[in-house]
Amino acid sequence: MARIVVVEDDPWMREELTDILQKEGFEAAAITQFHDIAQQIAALAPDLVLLDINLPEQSGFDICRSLKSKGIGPILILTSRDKLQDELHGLHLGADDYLTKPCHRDRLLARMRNLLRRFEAQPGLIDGGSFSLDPNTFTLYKGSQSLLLSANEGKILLALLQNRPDVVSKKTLSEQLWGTDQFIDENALQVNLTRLRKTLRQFQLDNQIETVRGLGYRLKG
Amino acid sequence: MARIVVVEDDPWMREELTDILQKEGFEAAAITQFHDIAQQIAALAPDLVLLDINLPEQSGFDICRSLKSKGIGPILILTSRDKLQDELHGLHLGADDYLTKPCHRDRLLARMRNLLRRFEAQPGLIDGGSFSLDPNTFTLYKGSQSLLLSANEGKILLALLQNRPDVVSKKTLSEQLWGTDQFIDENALQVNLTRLRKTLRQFQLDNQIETVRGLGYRLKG
DNA sequence: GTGTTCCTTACGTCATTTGTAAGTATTTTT
DNA sequence: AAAAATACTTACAAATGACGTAAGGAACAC
Repeated sequence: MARIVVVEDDPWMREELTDILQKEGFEAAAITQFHDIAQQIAALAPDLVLLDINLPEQSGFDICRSLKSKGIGPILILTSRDKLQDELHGLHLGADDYLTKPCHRDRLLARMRNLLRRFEAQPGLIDGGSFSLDPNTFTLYKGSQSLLLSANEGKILLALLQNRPDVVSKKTLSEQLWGTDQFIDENALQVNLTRLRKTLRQFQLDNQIETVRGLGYRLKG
Repeated sequence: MARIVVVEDDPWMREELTDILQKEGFEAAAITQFHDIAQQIAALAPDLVLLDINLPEQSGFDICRSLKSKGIGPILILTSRDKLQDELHGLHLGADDYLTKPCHRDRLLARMRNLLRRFEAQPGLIDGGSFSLDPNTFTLYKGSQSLLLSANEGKILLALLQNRPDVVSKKTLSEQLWGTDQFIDENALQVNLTRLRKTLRQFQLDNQIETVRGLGYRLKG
């Protein structure tokens, strides 16, 4: 079963969270020493991290960034501040979803399951016809060439590949990129699509992504 | 046979080079339009690039950087300026070796073969005992985790893995990193080793690299 | 032809990579 | 034990890449 790490300084809350998780069959571990948190988490190689933002020593934001740079799995931010600003900040630092405390058990579990599904390690390469994509590292292969896509490029291309040749809505893409469908910046998605197309062009992959006006995008083939 | 792209603005020299290459059985192509060179080269997906530094429109240095960022193969810089400064500059921008013109046919071919050997696409993952390395993308795998190493970290680890458990000399490592064993900065190698060790430690791979005083380094196991 | 939707380009900010430099630690030699 | 050689670490700065934002242009629909 999936291994979850809980980072929460309030002992009560921590206990309650690990309790809930264990009853649901997750393998739950909690961080109790609040220095070098990122390293501790990495050592546990978790499948998902529940991360509180208000921590005694480091900021949860820093930890978030640090974990992401180590390629460590989905991060679900828990925050008692219900200030929108902070949450968005968190997402931009690499968190994959967020929840404000207090939150209902089922809501938490649903979000977690959603994230776990999204981040499930995909075996092997995904075939894209004239190219392939490693869905875990976002490495693009074509013939003997290979190229590492940026995180955003990879996420978009992966979403398109998984639904090929169907249209993928902008909402879905936003979710893949920023973990939520709300507060999306239409234009940011545009720009990232332009960038992906440009990168693909450098790989002699022209006109792969088709625009479906009013709906979204789809991969040809 | 290997596909070589020649970038050289002097028509005579160009002709001579492609001639030599074809007689040796290489598939040689030459760039004759000197704008958007990097893109032209990318479109040819070469196994090796012979790149002159003195070019009419762009600087060879820029092209070099651009090609490297696209993950394009080994670059051998040809330069008529025999100023040491420039050559070193080129290597630091990602070139893999350099030669000053004029140079002897055999010398050129030897260097090319050396580079081609070094950059030969390696199939599959290299097993490192408690971890694996994708030698093409420098992705490090351990269990379900994966992490992209930086270029320097990857080159060092690859060299160590390929010679495991033998000692790899600093000279050899310098060659892997900067394409030449001369003019190495001892300390730069040190620093890169420290960085690799630190990265490995974050992956719970402690004490993998052993120092052999006066000789070099080796991987345990 | 007017408005909506989509695309592109330029810009600023932040993080990462990397060589350099300077100092510290460790081992070997004398 | 002191000195010298070798190895290690940390801090700094420059260069690069990633990415959201903003602003304007292009394509399409009606």
